Amino acid sequence: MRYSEMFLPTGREVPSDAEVISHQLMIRAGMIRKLTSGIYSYLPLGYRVIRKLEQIIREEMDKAGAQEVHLSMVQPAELWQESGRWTHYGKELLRFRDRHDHEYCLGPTHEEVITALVRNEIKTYRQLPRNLYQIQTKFRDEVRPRFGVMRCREFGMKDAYSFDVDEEGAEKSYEKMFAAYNNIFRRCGLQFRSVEADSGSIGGKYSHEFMVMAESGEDAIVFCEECSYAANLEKAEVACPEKKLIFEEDFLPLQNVYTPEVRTIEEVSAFLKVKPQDIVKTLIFNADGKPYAVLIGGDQEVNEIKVKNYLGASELELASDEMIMQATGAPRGFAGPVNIKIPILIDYSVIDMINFVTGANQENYHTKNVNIGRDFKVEAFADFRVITDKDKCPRCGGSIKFARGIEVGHVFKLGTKYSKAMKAVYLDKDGQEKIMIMGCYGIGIGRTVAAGIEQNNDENGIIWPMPFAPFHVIVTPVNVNEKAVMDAAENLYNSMKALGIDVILDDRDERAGVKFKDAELIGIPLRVTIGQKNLSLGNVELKIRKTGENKLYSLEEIVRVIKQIIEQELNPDIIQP
RNA sequence: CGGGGCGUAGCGCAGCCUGGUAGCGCGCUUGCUUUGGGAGCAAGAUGUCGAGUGUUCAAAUCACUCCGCCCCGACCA
Repeated sequence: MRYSEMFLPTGREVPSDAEVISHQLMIRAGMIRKLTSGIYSYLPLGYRVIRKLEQIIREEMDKAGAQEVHLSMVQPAELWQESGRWTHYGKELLRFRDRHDHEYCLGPTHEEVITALVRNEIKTYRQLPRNLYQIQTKFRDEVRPRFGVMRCREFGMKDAYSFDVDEEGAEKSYEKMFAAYNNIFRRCGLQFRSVEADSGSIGGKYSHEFMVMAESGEDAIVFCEECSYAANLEKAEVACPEKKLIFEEDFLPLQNVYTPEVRTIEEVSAFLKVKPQDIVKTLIFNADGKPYAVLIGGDQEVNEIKVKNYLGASELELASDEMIMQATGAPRGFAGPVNIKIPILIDYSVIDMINFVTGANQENYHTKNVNIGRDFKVEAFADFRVITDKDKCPRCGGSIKFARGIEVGHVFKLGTKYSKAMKAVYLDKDGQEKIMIMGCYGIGIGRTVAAGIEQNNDENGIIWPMPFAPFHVIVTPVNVNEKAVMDAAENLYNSMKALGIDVILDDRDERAGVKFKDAELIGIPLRVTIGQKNLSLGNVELKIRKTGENKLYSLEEIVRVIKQIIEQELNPDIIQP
């Protein structure tokens, strides 16, 4: 490719609406342009990077035994009604009607379509297992798109779906994908971690997210320093503490105290002169319209996902003022477990507490010396809170650490959630009808590219890892008007092209500084600079973008050196599953 | 959906408070000089000032309505 012919508008100014570095650099490097909120066009340079990533993904997916398909983005409402998600998916699902007034949606994911396809075509255990994948555009009508292509509405995704005859097979399919994902992200040269995660609205029992480590990441993750445990903060388990012996003789009599306008933990703590950890928060939740009280230590946070999962609720939110009033008989800020009429869920953090303070279910009153068992009945003890840095690893008891990451991949064990609802069945050896066991596996394409930039940049721009790089090499003749220089540049360019090296020739009649700045901004890993002085001695310069290292090579050896560096960086040791 | 901010040339911004001929930097065009780290000089081109309505002799500027975009929150794979 000749730079002078390429549609590659680079920019010096940081766009005012770009917050994170990857977004700024993708715009400055001429990779993307915004069309409207959360919707982007990819320019040639950006699309080259996308295709490089897709190629790696295809190779690894194929190697793992998956087959590529291409499903429709427009999906009929009937399928979503069958799975039950037409009513449950919410506003992220963009729905519309055609001229015949039939309802459709733009696919935010493809479980319904693939299940419908497979159930019609696969009839027997002999045709299983199967793993089908596609790389395709998804549309999710995000409430608030942000960070460029990192969280946008229309985006490319690789999604794969596995179908197995039994749990054992499904487990194998999952492990294969898990290994393939490790290979993909390792080949991309990314620092990443797989973590246990919540399954969200896709459903299923169990899932892992692949997180690219980055300070700007939207997800908080927890990992153990001693064992391999790693989890999304929202999923991270908190171990049940060993129960201490509690003696009823120690229980003090209940006492209501007047606490005017004292509502929050800080206020109660200050007013009653007790530590937050001696207070128990009573939060009222609305789970699918029914109120529940959740009790938790005053210094802890409720993890709503844990509550939601425990109750099996499809919607969970903090109760409205009216619901609180109805459930507790008092306004917000004075709820407590004593004499309350709704089910009480207790977090492990409260399990050992005695004589604690709670709201009194009466405006401007709190109750002291509340005790579990004596003063109220418990529906359930469980883990309902957000893990903190004071907690230990739930698996091995080791120290835990927190980090931030960008979710670039997610693997799910779906079980029979879709195959059952949509009747994807097969006949087993005995002629018995059985439900297929499914798994699904996604990788955000654009997001992975953005994550790659988040991890690889400096004050001059992007530093592409070789596997991602839109071009491996840029040949920069310092002055295109000097014939010898330009001839040498053309020769080098042509011989590298002939060897299958992705090379771009910066044949623009620009000053050297401009070309250097652009080459660095767009992050080409290797730059060959050809100047008259060095050339007259038969030499050219090779500059490594990543290290800044700058070395002279003779015209005879330069191509071989470049070829070697590229091959080395494209094939890091891949650990096979 | 709640809170905040912004909308003026391709990009980044000033002008608005206090109404009176549309500005700056970068980029772009042409010429000359320069030529290994975002060059210098000179001459240019480019705007329904987000849209509509109103107030006024006069609106980028004031008022109202709408639209778009960004940030924080809620929500979310």
